[in-house]
Amino acid sequence: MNIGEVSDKSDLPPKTIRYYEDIGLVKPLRGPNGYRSFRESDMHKLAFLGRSRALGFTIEDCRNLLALWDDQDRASADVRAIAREHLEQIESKIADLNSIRDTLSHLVRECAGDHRPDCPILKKLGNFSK
Amino acid sequence: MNIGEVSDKSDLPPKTIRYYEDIGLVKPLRGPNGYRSFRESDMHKLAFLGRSRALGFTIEDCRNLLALWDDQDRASADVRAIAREHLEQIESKIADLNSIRDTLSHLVRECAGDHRPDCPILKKLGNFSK
DNA sequence: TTAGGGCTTCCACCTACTGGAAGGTCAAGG
DNA sequence: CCTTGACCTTCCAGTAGGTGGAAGCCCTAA
Repeated sequence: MNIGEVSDKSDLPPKTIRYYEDIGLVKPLRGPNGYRSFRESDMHKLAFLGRSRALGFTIEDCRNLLALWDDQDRASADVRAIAREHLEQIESKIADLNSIRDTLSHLVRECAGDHRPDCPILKKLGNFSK
Repeated sequence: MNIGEVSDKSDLPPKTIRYYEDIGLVKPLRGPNGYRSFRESDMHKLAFLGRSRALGFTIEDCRNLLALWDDQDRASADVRAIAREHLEQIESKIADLNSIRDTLSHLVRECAGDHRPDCPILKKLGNFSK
């Protein structure tokens, strides 16, 4: 399979696939013309990467998950540890964003949003009347 | 004021303050020794930047907000538009993260997390039994 | 044979900083 | 006067995770 076909099937841009090869996540073969030649297993890895990244795992997480995926003897606890830690980070991020959203939506509600120059949003950001 | 004092007061690292000067967000004076010399107004701008960034506004948002802050005649609607758009992005991000969290916590709950190799997390990421 | 599309590499750019090296400046203590 | 150490300066490089573009092969069909 050439990169274009893999790109279509895995729903990853060719640039990204090349990048993943650069950083050693996939190792496609090469044809005599220098083109990358992807096996089914490469395809599966790329699809795996696409799903992992969509779940917000970092590249390093993905690298570890892939290694565990390749390892028939790994304990599921290892995978679970990565996922749990990631889950905690996500929950903390959600909490941060919720707090930001509350502040921001409060400010937006308070702001008249008309032609007058008075604006509570800027007042709050400046934290003193101007 | 030297950069150290401003750093303490604004709670921004010196590196970040220099960076903000680099990209034109603040324009401190210079003393005869080449040291940056910050006025009160620079301090206020930096504090404004710190709070805006903490609310997740991008640097470009901050640049626009600062310009509006400096402009006595701006309409509050302009500020509100920036804040509203940012708010929408945050809400969309929260929705994404919530969905990711649901998927992930489901997977983590399903995973035995023991010494056995069977792992539903990897199965789901690979999307086929292996 | 030529036109097009696909493939290759390489280099630069993005956001928002951060780390570190090499060196100038300043105030206090000996 | 000299040293020490904190503080300041600039500049270069690197982070994550790609993306955009240029220059140049390769392959197929008309």
